[in-house]
This record gives sequence, structure tokens and C-alpha cells, in this order.
Amino acid sequence: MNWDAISFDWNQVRAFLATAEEGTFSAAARALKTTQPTIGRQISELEERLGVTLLERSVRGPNLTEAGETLLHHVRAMSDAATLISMAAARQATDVSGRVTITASDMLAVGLLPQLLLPLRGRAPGLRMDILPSNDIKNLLQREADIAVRHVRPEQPELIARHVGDLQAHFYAAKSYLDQAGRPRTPRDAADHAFVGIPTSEGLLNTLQNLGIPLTRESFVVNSDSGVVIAEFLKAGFGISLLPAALCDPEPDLERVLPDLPTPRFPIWLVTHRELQTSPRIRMVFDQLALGLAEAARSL
Amino acid sequence: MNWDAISFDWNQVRAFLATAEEGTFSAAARALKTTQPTIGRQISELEERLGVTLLERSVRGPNLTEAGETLLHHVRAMSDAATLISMAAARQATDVSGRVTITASDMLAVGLLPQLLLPLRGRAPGLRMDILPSNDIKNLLQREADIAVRHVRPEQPELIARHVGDLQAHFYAAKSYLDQAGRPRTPRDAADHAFVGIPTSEGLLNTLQNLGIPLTRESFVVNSDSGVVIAEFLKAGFGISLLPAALCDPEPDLERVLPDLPTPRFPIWLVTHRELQTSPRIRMVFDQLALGLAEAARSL
DNA sequence: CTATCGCCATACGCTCACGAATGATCGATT
DNA sequence: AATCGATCATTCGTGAGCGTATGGCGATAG
Repeated sequence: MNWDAISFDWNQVRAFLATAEEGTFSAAARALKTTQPTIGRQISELEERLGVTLLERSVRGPNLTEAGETLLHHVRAMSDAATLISMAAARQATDVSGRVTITASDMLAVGLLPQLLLPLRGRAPGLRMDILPSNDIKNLLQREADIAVRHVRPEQPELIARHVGDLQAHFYAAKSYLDQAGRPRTPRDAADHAFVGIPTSEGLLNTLQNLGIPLTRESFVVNSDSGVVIAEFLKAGFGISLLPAALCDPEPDLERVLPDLPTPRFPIWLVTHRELQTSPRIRMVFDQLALGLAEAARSL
Repeated sequence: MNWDAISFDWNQVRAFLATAEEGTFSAAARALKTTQPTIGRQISELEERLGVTLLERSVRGPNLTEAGETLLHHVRAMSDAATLISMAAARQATDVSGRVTITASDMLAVGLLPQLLLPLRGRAPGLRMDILPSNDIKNLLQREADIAVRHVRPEQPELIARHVGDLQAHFYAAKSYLDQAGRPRTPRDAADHAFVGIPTSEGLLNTLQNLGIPLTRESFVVNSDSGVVIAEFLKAGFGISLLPAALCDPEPDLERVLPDLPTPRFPIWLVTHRELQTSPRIRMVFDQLALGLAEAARSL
């Protein structure tokens, strides 16, 4: 690309166009919401830069020279393109059609997102949603997803994160399991039970130990990254698991274990990238999720 | 015309284009011969003004967003138009084809311009010259002519005037007239003769009286604005006239009267408008006239 | 003929955008 | 591992370009 050819002040072109259209420097200044000396200066400088006299000054107002007349055509083309930029940007900024990618833990994706996002079907029929059930931390900056539901605050400062509430966790087990293995009365009792879950985080083991349940990796008879998988093993009667109340309370086969134990709350972080500020499509989904998640966290 | 739609900083569009083309802010800055902070600022401001995020910043360089991708097409169109402006201006600034209007007194237009302008026929075959023989002061600012040959310095400061020399004037009469009416020996003698000419200017009468020839309006038996007409009446033998030596000496029928009298010199002013500075066509004609007139004034 | 109005050019402070310098981060290379 | 090189963000001092105010000029109206 030849950058030299366009290395003049493009704003001066607009000043010239306004003057050609409006007839005088003063009128052009009014149209562009600036002042007459500015218009005059800009056109003079443009003439000098292009090496061509565009306007013949007279006290009665400027007249186009032959050169100005010739260039005016291209100037209009430039202005038209500028108008298109402005209009396309305006459309981009208000159009709620298109694609939004949402990533969340599979459990949330299965248990919560459907009902939370359903209202958008009516409000934005053109909206297309890609759900990325994942427990990995997707890189929002590289646009693998537009919105993420996380349980940790993201570190990158350029991401927009909102803490929309907390999920209350409880211990659950299948009725069939408890009938067979017995219902623990104290945290110490629970340490002898079988557990299923996601023991990868050292933090979780510490949390459990603080609750008085001294578990080790060996206590977990089934591990999976997938909360849905865990939940199914739980329902099948493999053992006890710490899971969000909002997702397990509705299950008839599950029962709370040690219901009076003060169990941890997991924060819910709604995360998106900078474009939230300008894409109404993403903002709409973001706002809906914030609302729905906050309500879900509050009601349970 | 909707000026609001184009009321963003057009230079910032160029910064965006350069970044999209070159891949990074730094590379764009190099291409546009500016600096990386400037590029970053300009794009940020453009994004804010358009209400759209154009680039996703990352430490490895920016990536086009969906909105940026969409707008890029119009941005290229704008840049292309800018290129055309630049190129058309360059062509205008070097093209010697086209029309030039020259105004001069009819006498000069008849007696001098043809031979002075002839060389241009070879040097600029595309050049078209309109000759406007006129003794009125044409308004160059309103483009009634591009170049004027005058004998007074124009008052308007926005005009470009060059004093290219002086025309030596002398008194002339037809041999036939002098044979019949006698050859005056002294200025005082001349006052009894018949005169032809352009007595409209009071200054001329004063000049003649200073030379010792006390004339009045009544001394002029034939008046005309047109020097050519005067010359023909002169040649026909109507009387004496004060005319440029350069035009009358070649005439075999004419003879100097009072050849030793110190007669006035008329300055030759070559006048043009501001576009001389940029139109090579006008400049070429102007330079040629300046050269030719100076030489004509010197040699005679 | 004078008054008024609108136009453009010029002069003069002042602000804002620019460039230089620095820091932080990441990938590539040694 | 460590250094290098390239990227972008931030800070800060300065100058270019802006707006205000003013003057001159010509056209128009009274």
C-alpha cells in the first residue's frame, strides 16, 4: 500500500467539501461546527500540500478553480465512504442479530442456561447462541467465547467481570446410597464415606478439612471434570458430593447430607471482553445472564 | 448534506486502516510516519466516536473485531478516494494542457502577442489560448482572464503583478501628413498640428504639456479607445500621435516627429491571479510573456 | 450617500494532541 | 534459563492548530 499518496490531512478535505457545497467559508464553518478562520486555514494548507489551488478567494466568497472542480468528484467519493463508515458503525452498534458464544461449566450449561436464556428467543429472534460447556478457562481475549460464567475472578484486567451472586453448595448423596451406607451425623463421620467430585483443586480439599471433614485424594472414588458426569454418578449411588443447591435440590433422588453444616458459597463471575461496551448483542445476553444468575443465586 | 454523519476525525480512519493493513500499531505508525502512541490513541478515539470496537488489543498485536471487519470495506473505499484526490492533484499540478485567457490592449494583442506566443505552440501543443483584446481593466479575480498585460500597476494586493519593462513612446505621423502639414521643429510648433489618440486620461495631457506641447482636448481630431484604430488613422495621415516605438518603427509609412524630444516611457505590467502559483499552464504562458515583453522593451 | 450586514484575513492566547521516554509483557533465540 | 527483540500502555513536556476578537472590504438597503 502506498501510504505517501494519502499522507495529507483528511480533515482538510472535509473542509474543502463543505466550502464547495455551502458556498462560503463562513457557511462551511457553521455546517462543520467550527469557525471561519479554521476553514480558511485548512483549505490553504490542503492546497499547499496538494500543490494545487482549489478555491479562488474573493470578498464575496470563494469560487472553485478548475483544479478544484476536477478534484471535487473524488472528494465527494471520499465523503460518501465516510458516511458509509458512520452508518455501518451505527448499525453495528444497535444490531442484536448475530452470534454470541457463551461458555459455562457443563453443569450450569445443562441445568441453568436453558431456562435463563429462553426469554431472549422472544426478544431477539435473530440472535444465535453457541453454548460451549467447558470447565477450562476459555480465553475470552482470543474470542473463543464472548461470555463466560466462571467461579473465579479472571486475572486479566482488560476483561470485564461482574460478580452476580453466589451459589450455595451442599453435600448431596443419593437416597439409595445413604440407605445402604448410612447417614453421617458429624463431619467426622463423613470422612469414612465415599466421595465423588472434582478434587483437582487443592483449595477444595482444604475447604473440606476446615469443615471438619479430613479427606484426601483417595477418598474420591470417582473423579471427573464434568459436573454432569459427577451428578449422574452421584444419582447412581457412588457416594457423596459437594454440589450447588440450586442444581441438586430439584432432584428427587438426591438428599442433603449434614444439612446443618455451614457449607461454602461459590461466587459466580460473569465475564466478557471489552466489546461488551459496544455490541448490543453481547450486552443483551450479558444482562440477561446477570439477571437470571443473580435471581437463581438469591432464591436458593 | 448531512454533515453530522461525517463529523468524526477522518485522520483516525487512516490510522485504523494502516493498523488493519500492517498488523500492529507500531507498524502502522512506521507506515504513516508517526508514533505508536498516536496510532493507539487515534483508534481508541475513533472507536469511542463511532460507538464500535474496531480492534481487540492484545500484547501480540491487535486483531480485527467483527465490527472492524465490517467497516474495513468502507474504510478502503475512503482511502481509495483519497488516493485519487492526491493523484488527480498531481496531474493537475503538472498538466500544461487546457485553456489560458490573455487580455491585452488591442495594439499589443495585434502587434506583439502573436510572435511572443508562437514558441509555445511547439512546447505545449495541448495549450489553447484565448486572446481578449481589451483596454478595459478586466477583473482577473473573477476569472475573465488568466493573464493581463497592463500599463498600470493593479491595486488589488491578491493579484500577482510583475513589471517586465517599459515601452518607449515617440511621436509619429504619416510621411504623407508631414509632407503636407510640415515637420515641426520645436514642441511649440507641434501644438498647432492635428493629433489623434486616446485623450481620455488627464495624465497624458499633462505629460504633453510638460514636454512643452500645450494641447487641449480640441487638438485631437480623432479619438478612439483602440490603439489599432488610432494607428490606422495615423497611417492615413490624420495627424500626430504618441505611440510605442516598438510598434511604429517597423511601419514604413510612419515617421518620428521631434525625434530628440525626451518622451515618456510606459511601464508594462504582467498581471495574473493567485493560481499562477499552482497552474503550470498559466505559469508557462506568464513566463513566456514576461521574457518576450522584457526583450521587446529592451531591444527597442 | 451613509449605515448595516456578511464576508474573509490577521493577530493572539490557549488548549489539546503529538512525540519521546519508560515500563511491562510475551515469544523467540541462544 | 536467560537474554533479546517486539509489542502495547502510560506519562509528561511542548508546539501546532484551534477559537476569539478585530479590521477591511464590498454589496445592499434606506
